Amino acid sequence: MKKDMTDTVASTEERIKEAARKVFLEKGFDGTTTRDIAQAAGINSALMNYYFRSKEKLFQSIFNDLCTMMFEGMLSIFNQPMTLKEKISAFIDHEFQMMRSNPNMVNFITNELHRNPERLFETIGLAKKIPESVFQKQVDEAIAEGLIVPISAHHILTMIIANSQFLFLSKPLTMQSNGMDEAAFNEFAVQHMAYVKDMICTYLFSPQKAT
Amino acid sequence: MKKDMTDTVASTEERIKEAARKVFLEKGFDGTTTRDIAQAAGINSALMNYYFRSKEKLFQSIFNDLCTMMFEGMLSIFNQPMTLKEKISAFIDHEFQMMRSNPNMVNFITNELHRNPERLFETIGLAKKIPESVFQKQVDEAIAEGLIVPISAHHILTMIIANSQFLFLSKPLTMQSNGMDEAAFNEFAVQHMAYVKDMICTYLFSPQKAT
DNA sequence: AAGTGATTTAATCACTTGGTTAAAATAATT
DNA sequence: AATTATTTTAACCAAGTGATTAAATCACTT
Repeated sequence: MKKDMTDTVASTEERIKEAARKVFLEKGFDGTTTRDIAQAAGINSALMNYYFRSKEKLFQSIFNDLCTMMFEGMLSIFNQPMTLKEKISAFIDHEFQMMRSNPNMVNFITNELHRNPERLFETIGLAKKIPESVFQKQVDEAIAEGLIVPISAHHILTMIIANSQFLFLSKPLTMQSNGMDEAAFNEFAVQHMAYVKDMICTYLFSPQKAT
Repeated sequence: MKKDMTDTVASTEERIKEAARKVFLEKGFDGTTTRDIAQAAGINSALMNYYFRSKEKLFQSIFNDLCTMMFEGMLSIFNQPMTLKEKISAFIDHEFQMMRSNPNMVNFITNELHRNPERLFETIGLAKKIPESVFQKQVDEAIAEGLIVPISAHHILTMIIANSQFLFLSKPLTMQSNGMDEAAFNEFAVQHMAYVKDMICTYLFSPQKAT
């Protein structure tokens, strides 16, 4: 039987997974050794193979969780009952918060996906639901009504994600080349996201461009 | 003495470096073994350590080259005699071309910098020249003249780079979740960069916002 | 208290890693 | 041709890699 799950101490399996997520997010798959994970979890290195059959399996499990979290976060916003403008604004805020509480997630996913694109296989279904969301329909309607510039939802999405996520991807470079500390970067980030939101909304809803 | 450098066959040192760049860009530092590089260069693995003292040294040499190329590319645009609007447009085009001819450079730099920020040490000087470029002055002037929205050059830069570079960073994800092939992605990218250029210019030079 | 199956451990395996060495092959200089 | 310097190689090393094993320990039932 499993240990008591209601205890303050999480189950061993969960403890391993948490430790592994932390290490993988920091060092990536190639940079992580099974002994790193074992040490971080405070367990014997053989235990990792007892619960998850291999480093690869453990990694995939964590990778899937992160992708699922990311995609579901997006979908939950896209399917909420809001006006298009509210939704875009909410989405930018959501992305910003997401990146703040998980600063190296994007770099992790991007890089691992670059190294091995097949890793998306198990969560690709979720990703494909995004184009079918209510958001897509709202964009098409708004274009038809002449409310916004004619542009596909895919391009809008890419713009929003690019501006929110890249800000955190380039965090190490920005901080170093501008001599920023955490606080300074944070201030810059908050300011930047305000500009981004303003820019995207201004552009999409500009009356002179929309027919 | 070195072998004949004017030969059609590059010097061994150069051949190693080329092969190493290719492998490093694809697999990253951690994912690359010295034997990978040796095989790609068609040499014995000991030869790598003969020319470059270690994997780390070889890597750093390549990493510095790439960073230098990137920063100098930016600087050359920023210091050209152009109007601000022309410059922004040219910069976006430049970034786009850069990413097209070197699709995984950004992911590489971003990721390696995340793993080990000190890697920027040798080229940080170049990066710091960007805020001192003519571009910065032009932005400040344009704001003073009420030509553009009051915004720092740093934010403008981040916007441009984010939108161009992230497009290619997310290439694997975009292609997979939308079932695109190379041609389809290319078409999407061209279209997207047109939108981005339009959006950024529209926003910055919007008359109703600029005082 | 003994038995049962799930959990955890130390020890170890086969293999890969980055790096070294000493000697052989090649080129340059005398 | 003899000598010296440079380039290349095969063989090897110590450390680290992911994974397995068999024995020990634990929680629980009887």
